[in-house]
Amino acid sequence: MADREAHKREKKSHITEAAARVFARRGFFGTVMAEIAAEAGIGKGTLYEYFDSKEDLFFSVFQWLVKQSGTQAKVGISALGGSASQRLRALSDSLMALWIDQADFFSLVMEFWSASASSQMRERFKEAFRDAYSDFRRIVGALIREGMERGEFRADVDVASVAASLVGTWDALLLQAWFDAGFDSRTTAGEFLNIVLKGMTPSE
Amino acid sequence: MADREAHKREKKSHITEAAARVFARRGFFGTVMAEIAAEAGIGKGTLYEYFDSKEDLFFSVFQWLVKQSGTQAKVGISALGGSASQRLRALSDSLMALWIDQADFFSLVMEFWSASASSQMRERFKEAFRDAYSDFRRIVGALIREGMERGEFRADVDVASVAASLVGTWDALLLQAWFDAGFDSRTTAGEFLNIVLKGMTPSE
Amino acid sequence: MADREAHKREKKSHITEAAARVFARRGFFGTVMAEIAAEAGIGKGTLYEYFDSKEDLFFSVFQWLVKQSGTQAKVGISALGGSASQRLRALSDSLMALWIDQADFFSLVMEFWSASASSQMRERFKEAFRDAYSDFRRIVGALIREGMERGEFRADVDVASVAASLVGTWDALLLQAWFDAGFDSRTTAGEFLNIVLKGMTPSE
Amino acid sequence: MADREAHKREKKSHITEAAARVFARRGFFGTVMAEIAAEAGIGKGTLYEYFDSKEDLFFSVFQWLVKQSGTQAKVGISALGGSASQRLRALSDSLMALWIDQADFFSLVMEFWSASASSQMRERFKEAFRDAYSDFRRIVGALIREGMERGEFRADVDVASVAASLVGTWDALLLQAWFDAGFDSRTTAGEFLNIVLKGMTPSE
DNA sequence: CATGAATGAGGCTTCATTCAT
DNA sequence: GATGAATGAAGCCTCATTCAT
Repeated sequence: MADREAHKREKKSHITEAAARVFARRGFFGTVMAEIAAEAGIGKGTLYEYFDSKEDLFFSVFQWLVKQSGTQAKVGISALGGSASQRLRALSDSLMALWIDQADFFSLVMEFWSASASSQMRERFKEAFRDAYSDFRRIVGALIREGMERGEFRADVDVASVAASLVGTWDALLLQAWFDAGFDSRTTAGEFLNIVLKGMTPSE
Repeated sequence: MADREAHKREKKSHITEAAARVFARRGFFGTVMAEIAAEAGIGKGTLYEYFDSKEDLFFSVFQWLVKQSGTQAKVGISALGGSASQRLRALSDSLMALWIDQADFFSLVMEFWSASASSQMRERFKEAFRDAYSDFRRIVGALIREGMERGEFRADVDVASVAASLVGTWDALLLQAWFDAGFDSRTTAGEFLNIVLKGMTPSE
Repeated sequence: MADREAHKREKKSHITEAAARVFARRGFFGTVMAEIAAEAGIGKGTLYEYFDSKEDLFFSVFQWLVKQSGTQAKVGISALGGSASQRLRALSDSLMALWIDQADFFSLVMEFWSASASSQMRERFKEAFRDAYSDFRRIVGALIREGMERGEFRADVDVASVAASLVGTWDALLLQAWFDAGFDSRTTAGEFLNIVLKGMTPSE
Repeated sequence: MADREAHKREKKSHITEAAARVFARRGFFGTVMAEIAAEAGIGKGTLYEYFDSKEDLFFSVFQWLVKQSGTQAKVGISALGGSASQRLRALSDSLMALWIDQADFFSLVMEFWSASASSQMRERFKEAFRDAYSDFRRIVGALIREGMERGEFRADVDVASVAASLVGTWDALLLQAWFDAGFDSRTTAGEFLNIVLKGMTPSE
């Protein structure tokens, strides 16, 4: 019966990943449940054994993506020791590289933004996004604070503002890359981060 | 007959603005044509005298918003003379203030992002976004370059990167404010801009 | 615009009658909206211009049948002057004749009973039935009371009980006839009514 | 192996009674097989070991209720010796009392009526109802005939008509009570029966 | 024997769009 | 030009039934 449970969980995430692919290429409203079922290799009705509704499944995809991203962010940071600056650079680089790699899934993010803007799912998504961003800002904020404590950064830096802005910049550079295939978000982020780091460096 | 034309254009923009309000509160898929007609105070069939389809109307709203924003950005810059730094600060401030004011329309932006991510309208929107961002980056880039020429900023600053990043940061801070009513995007943007400006200042 | 209204009402009752025929032969759950539309000679979607839902339409059929029956009952009574006994006999006869004639619609009655027994529509139907029966008992009761006042019937007759029972008997004989094609509900009702009338006659 | 058989029969009736409760509260179409299984404390698939289909099970519930009612009617009659009148009164009373007691199951009767009116099961149910009513009329008829033979009732009474009508009256009074919680079907039936009995009494 | 996971046919309903007035 | 009644394609979801374990 522990088996039962494990098997169920496994199948749920199998379906979630199939759904992620379909939602990514068609958007929430463009997606038809039948296509998800086909993508997952199961019957249409089976979807409803695992999820209550299309929205439920969509939210599950959202959670899956948030979790993925969170994990990746942590990996990006911890991979490299060293100064706070170095680690911020590593984080920036790995995030950009990662998302450029799986650019297909970035369209999911836009779908989620949109879901948080209208429709019934609104509150559910807004709250989840609020939490996710809050987490991410905290992580970046901790990194900056660490740098302050080490004397890498000036003491009067407004940590929260910088954290929020950096997080935002990464988001938004990926967005610009989404619109423009020629846009190099990785380099852009790197160059910009240099400026920001310089801006936080203690004078002399 | 010039009258004819003018009248038609006027009515088109009347409908577009009505549609903007409805799309903003319901999202693209949540919106039904009947509600737009009601909001515009006309008959359902009349919509099709002015627009070919729902998507067409949606795109018209998009163009309307882009135009508005562009105008506002220009106003924000030109309003204040002075140093490049001051003007960047003024731009940042006026943009944030403006969008916070009309937060309702920010949901439209998210809808447009989503439209560019999936659906048939995809290419149309992507292209338009590409152009809009490109324009905006050019404006900000020009401002920075001006600062470089005046010696306000270091000569080795990568203009394109900073321009793209700043534009992105503004976007993304508004996004975070959308999720979190308590988030102060204006102050955050201001604080962050200080760091960035400091980072661009010639050493010594 | 009065025209508009009248036209709409007319079409609504056209649909209602088409629906009555379909519900009568298929039952509520056996009926498919598409068949009603076809029977009414309109498109499937048009049904929803006039009725909110399948249940709504079903209830409309119910009201239509109740109204019909009420009208017919009144006709049955008023057609013949004469003694209370004669008028009760006339009522009995005309009711039985009528319903035997349109036996198809008796299945509708059963559907309505069933609707009042379960499902969401339950309360709506129960209340309507309560009222309809109450009305009908009142009519029959008035007839009996008239007979008492004229001295045709004994003064100690429990009017309410007899009225309710007669109404019920008619119902139930039609029911038995529904099950058994050979069952002659009209004659049965007549014979039985004789007994009842005799039972109400003053001794001596 | 006789054991086998007995065990199977027992389980069948266990399921039938569980189904009766569920059908009574949800109606035929409102009932889902899963709920019956849950009510019976068995697995969904197991239902199909004992019944071919939902309709089959529904019919089994019908037969169970008919049998129950028949048994109860017989008990009602035989319980009391005495005159035919007394025994008719006893029957009336016990029937009303019984059904008022288990008013929940009256909704089943309405479901069965409805089933006989439409759907595929139609013929099956119609026939069974025909037989059940026929039986019941026979029982009541025999009682009346007995009264005639004893000289309690007039010789020219149309036995079949009275029997059918009385049976019908009981049905229909319960029906009215179903719609109207304040309706006292027992007293009503008693009062009415008095009239009928008086109507059948030999003059002088 | 018992089970419950899997299935897919099928129905209600929505809504963009058309077109006769 | 303006209108809104009419339409039918299309999709989410339910649930009786099956069948491998």
